[in-house]
Amino acid sequence: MSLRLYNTLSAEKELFVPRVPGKIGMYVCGVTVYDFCHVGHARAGIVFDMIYRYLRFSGYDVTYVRNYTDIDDKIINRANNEGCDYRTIADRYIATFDDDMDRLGMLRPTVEPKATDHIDDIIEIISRLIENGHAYTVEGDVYFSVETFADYLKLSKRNLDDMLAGARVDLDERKRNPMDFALWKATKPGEPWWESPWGKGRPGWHIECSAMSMRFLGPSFDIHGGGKDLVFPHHENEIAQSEGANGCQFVKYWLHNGFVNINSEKMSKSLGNFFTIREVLEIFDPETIRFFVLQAHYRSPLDYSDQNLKEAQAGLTRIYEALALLDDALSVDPVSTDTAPSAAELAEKAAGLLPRFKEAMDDDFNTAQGLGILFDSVRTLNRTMAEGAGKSSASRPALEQLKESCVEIGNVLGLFQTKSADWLAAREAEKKERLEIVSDEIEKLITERAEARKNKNFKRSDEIRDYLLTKNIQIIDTAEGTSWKAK
RNA sequence: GGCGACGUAGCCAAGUGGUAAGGCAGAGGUCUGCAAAACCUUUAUUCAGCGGUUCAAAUCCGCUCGUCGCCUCCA
Repeated sequence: MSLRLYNTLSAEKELFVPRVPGKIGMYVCGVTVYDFCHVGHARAGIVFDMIYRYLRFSGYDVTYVRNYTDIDDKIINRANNEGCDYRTIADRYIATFDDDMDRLGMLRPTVEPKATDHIDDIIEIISRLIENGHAYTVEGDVYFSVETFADYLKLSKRNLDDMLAGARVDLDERKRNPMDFALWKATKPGEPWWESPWGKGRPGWHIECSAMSMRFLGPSFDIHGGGKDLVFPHHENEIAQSEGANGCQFVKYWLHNGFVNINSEKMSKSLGNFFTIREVLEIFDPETIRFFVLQAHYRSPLDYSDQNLKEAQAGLTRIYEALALLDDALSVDPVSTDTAPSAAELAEKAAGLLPRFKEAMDDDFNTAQGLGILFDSVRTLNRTMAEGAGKSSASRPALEQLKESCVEIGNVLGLFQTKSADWLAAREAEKKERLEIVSDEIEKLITERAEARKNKNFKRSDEIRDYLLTKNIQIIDTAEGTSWKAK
């Protein structure tokens, strides 16, 4: 089985064949750094981090480029509002972006270029576009002439006439076609600027990605990714610029992730219905957020809600509990040679886990199915453990294989990066922080209950248990004694 | 108005021609003094609706209804 992925350009799943065997160039649109990132940005980051990890796991040598767009109208506006330099704003939000991504457990891309470090590259591409007739200058601005590029709109599959009929574009008399877009903008008072052959100005949106991808990956490369909302105009325009300048295919495979929704509506800055990554990290741990994102296919919409995050945490906890069971069993020597009734099934699940996971991932990165397969193994593991497999030398090879496979899967998904016992303890500690009862009192009541149970005073012991339950304390009786945990 | 996507159990969610994964929640059972956890069993004759193609459709085609997205900055 080899990797197949959905290519926005062809609108179908295609067999993935890299341009150079064994090597992959991948460019993903980062963010415009003018504010904190929200959960929608987190999804895009997590999805492409997962893709990056899986491609590497599959044996490819991947060059992963993700840019910062650090010059743009919004950054300038914000700087003006705060009375500071655009650089101050850009640097501040580059730092918060990095921090958010690190906390979410993202691997750093191979290169993270900034648009303003590539002004020369941008100018060079624009010059070429003017030379070969794809662009024209007007009063210090430079526009791309969409009518000169026959393939324009091939990615978003529209046509110019329909787009114009909708007519929400600004009518600028200086443009040859209303759909022409800016490659270079002449400077206005109070704006940062760079020298160019067309006078002082700054790059338009879109051109920086053509410049940076070309610089680090060449004129033609394998994978370009981003959110669905970038298909038009951003990626469409990148194609026009890059193919117009280089005369060769820009990108072989276009990948686009679906949105995060709130009540079925797209989470977005303009609607104001967003939660920032740091807000959500106050409530949920990073892996819960990753798990939540990866439980859906990357192209599907994903509804964000407190309830859905809680369910994700419950699901992830189930896996971590199984991993803890596995860790405990493997940390001590086996004491029997008995074969558990389900031992054969466990061996089969252990051997099949990784191949089945790969098969799911090879089908357009189907992490939802991959996690389903993992849960399937978890159920079998729990059963055999309940049958005593953990103590038996007969089950060791299967348990070890299962453990190794889980580690590999975790490395691909960016999950299970914490020792199972520590992760569970951390969740437990979070719950305890929310309790309205001090542990001294709990301990006192547990002691009293133990006394009552010894005297067969079950009425009193049940009273204590039920009282603690109203305080979200769950009593757990074991052969070793009584413990408790927060619900 | 143009273009496009989606609609699978109480909720979330896989499944693109061969007879409905998985998670959460729920019910019954094993265990327990009673509980909890874990395990076992169970929860969609059915995939928005209606027609059509086919030996066979959640999967393909058409229509209807509903939701959302892009067309303006947006992951």
